[in-house]
Amino acid sequence: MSPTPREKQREQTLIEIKRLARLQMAELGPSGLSLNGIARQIGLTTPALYRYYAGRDELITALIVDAFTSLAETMESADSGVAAGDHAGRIMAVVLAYRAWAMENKEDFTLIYGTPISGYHAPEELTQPPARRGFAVILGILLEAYRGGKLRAYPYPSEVSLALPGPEGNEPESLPADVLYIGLVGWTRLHGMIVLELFGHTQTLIRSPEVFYRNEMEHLLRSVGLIE
Amino acid sequence: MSPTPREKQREQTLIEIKRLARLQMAELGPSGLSLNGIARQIGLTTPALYRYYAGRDELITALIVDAFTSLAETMESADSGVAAGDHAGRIMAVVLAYRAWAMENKEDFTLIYGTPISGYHAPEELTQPPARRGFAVILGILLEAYRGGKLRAYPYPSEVSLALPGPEGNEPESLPADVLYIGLVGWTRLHGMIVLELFGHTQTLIRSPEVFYRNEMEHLLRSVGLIE
DNA sequence: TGTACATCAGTGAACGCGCGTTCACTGATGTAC
DNA sequence: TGTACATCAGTGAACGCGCGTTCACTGATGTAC
Repeated sequence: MSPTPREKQREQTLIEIKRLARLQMAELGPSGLSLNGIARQIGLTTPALYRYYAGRDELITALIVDAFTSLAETMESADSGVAAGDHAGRIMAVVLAYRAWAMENKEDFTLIYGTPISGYHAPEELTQPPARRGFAVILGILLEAYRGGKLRAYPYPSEVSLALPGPEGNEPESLPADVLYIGLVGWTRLHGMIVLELFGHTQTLIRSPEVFYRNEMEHLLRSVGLIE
Repeated sequence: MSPTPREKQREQTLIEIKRLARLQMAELGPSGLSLNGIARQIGLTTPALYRYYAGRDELITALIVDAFTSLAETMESADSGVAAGDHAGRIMAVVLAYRAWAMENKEDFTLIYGTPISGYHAPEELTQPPARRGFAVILGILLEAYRGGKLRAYPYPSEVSLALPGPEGNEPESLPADVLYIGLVGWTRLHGMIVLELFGHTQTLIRSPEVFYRNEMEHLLRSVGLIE
């Protein structure tokens, strides 16, 4: 049952392929990802990669899953570093970790949240769960605050129709709409700041993007009663 | 001084090239833009396009300038349709037009705000002015409200360092930091919602994105005293 | 108004490069007896 | 422990396709006299 040398080697090559794929994305962007390029760098012929992935699309899927997972783990780890009762502190830690991850893993962030790669369609059953996992961290904290009566409702009209994710996802089961709404508001806000910064649209306007980001997030926490 | 037939023809071909380029982007994404593809569709050989653009990059730049200009004009026209004194109404009209433009011109929006095209670097002296022009619409309205004493300051720490664009841009001269800050907050918020929606990340969660969007924008206007 | 010359849109061939995927194969590693 | 066979990572050649850019050229349109 212990892994044979061949199995170990295979495992290592799989990791090496993804490592070089990420490296290539960093240089040429996600659309610059090519099997030929990876093979060249790894010192194999291109057809050899077909022993590891059925094709380019399967490799992209693997990279996307890895990226979402890495982001989610970063968020979870940031959350676990703050006292459980300090909801505002936990959320701040998580969203700051989110931003830091995006800045440090530009390619990965671009891969999952940038322009979709044309000709590639992600298989949702594989990418959805790790994608939701990160969001679930924030929803989980909000839910705890909500149950403790510490979350002030954010106003929204009854016409807003949200899809409440069932317990089959990573989200806590039976999520109140108020909690999901606040989660979505926070997510769209942080996403806007990060994307504009990452793609260079605000660099001439905002000289201290992290302070700006932090203030926006604190503002939101204040408006739902988690600060002050 | 009147245009010769040849000049008219040239003008039409220039327009036709950009039209087909946009069509191609709609199908294959911005990275799928190719001179060969355009030439094929227009019924010319590829080298013929060099009579019109010095190369692929110059064409991309032209498309980017067109996109920013089209967005700015849409915003300006939305603004002019509301009574000048109704600052909240004007801003709502402008941001709703912004979102509608993004949804109706997905390719153009992706081109200017999506993942930067690898290997291409936009000449800022050409793209910056039309990019700022749209933002200036919102800043202009905010400035009027500010001068009329109707804009409540949005709280932010003194450490935030904003670059106040000088009068050489399209921005109104000597913009108060409070106005710019609110403008930036609004921009990052609307951008987050639009990007997430456009790239399909919220479609399973938010079933009525426009209502959500409108509510977020109204919430902001309320928090700076322009509504209620 | 008619002719001579200049302009310039567009061609066709070529260059050198990239890509993903298939296929029959070699040869080393692993397994069963 | 040694041999016979099965597995499977990796090769090399080929297929058919894409791309941007250059160059010498043709032939129609426009201009000067």
